[in-house]
Amino acid sequence: MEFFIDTISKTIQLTQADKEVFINNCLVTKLKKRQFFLQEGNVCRYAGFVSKGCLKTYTIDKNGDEHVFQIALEGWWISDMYSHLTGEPANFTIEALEDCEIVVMDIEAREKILKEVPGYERFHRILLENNYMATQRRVNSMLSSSAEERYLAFIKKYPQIVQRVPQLVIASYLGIAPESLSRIRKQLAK
Amino acid sequence: MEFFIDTISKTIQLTQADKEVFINNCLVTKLKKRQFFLQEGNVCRYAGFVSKGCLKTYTIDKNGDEHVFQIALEGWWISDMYSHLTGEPANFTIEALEDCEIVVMDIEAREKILKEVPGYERFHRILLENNYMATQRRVNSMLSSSAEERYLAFIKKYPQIVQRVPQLVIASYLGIAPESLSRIRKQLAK
DNA sequence: CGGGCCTTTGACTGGTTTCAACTTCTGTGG
DNA sequence: CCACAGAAGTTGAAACCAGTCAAAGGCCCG
Repeated sequence: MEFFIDTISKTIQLTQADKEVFINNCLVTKLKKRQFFLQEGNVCRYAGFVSKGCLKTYTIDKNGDEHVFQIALEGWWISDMYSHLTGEPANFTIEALEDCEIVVMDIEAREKILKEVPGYERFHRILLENNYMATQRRVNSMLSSSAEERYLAFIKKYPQIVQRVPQLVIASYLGIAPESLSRIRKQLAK
Repeated sequence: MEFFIDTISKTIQLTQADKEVFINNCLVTKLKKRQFFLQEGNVCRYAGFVSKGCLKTYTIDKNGDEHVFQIALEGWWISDMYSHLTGEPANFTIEALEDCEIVVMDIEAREKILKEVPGYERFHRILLENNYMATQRRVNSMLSSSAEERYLAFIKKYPQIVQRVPQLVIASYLGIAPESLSRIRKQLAK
């Protein structure tokens, strides 16, 4: 919880009273490896802040194959935004890759926080902007770079992830078959 | 300008006074086909609302090839968000595909509007959320669908664009070589 | 030690790209 | 109104990048 509040106060100023608003409205939940934060088809009632551990957000296509949309380490936020905003069933599944601690916030909690912590609206907007721009960059790299180039850019941008997460998850995130990623790495080793 | 204000008032309520705030702070510019709204390397000082015409937003890679990030018809917004927010040079180029009319808003204008029109912050957030979710879906379709499936989804979602925009622009948007798209269409015609 | 999951490797396949030539379409100026 | 240039679309052949399938080996954890 301290890490959660510290992270927010890196972007906006928080008084002691503000901090208590968070503490009174957010819960900490724990997930074991392979447990789900959200499953496709359920409504995403919570937005979560990863305070410990690591998760993947993915969809499952008609062939039953997984496609990783996000890999979230400490400090990242997780949710199915569409489902969370509309109340419709989620398309994403969010699953723990390690044992995790997640700070969760339901919709009422967020409304309360928005009302009681003046700067939070701004925090929220900045977070959204940053996520959007990162996703723009990702589309761009998928349009303009080869599998190898995307992998190189990935390990440069997220070296911590490479250490912790199975290759097949990274391969899926990059839109590459795991066997292909293995070959790319072999090639690069030279 | 009416179309601009009408569009905004579909999402948030606007009083007559609100409308005048927009009129007093936004300008209308015209672009002829092939002219630029923004060029890579310049700072994106304006956000634009397309009130007439059609534009493409793209990057140019190290081989000089174009990669279309967005195709914007009437009612869409255009800008290089990163450049606009940070003041850094833009990565995107935005070019008119037809003669256009664009309602432009610089940063001071937006600040003023945010201050004077209470609901605008909300409008802005909703716009951002929708764009972000659309981009999420696009990443997903690139991860999970073949070229043909992506094209089919595209014509279903944006039939108006298919009518108006050269195939090679659509091909680039989908991450397909123009020759391949031509063959896919031939195949589908049967 | 056994089992599950992950990674690697090989052989084969296939969807897309690339390159080049040709056709069609469109807009402009003589 | 026709001619022409430039842009866009089509088609074929060859090359290739990456995916698929299958099998084997490595590694961690219970």
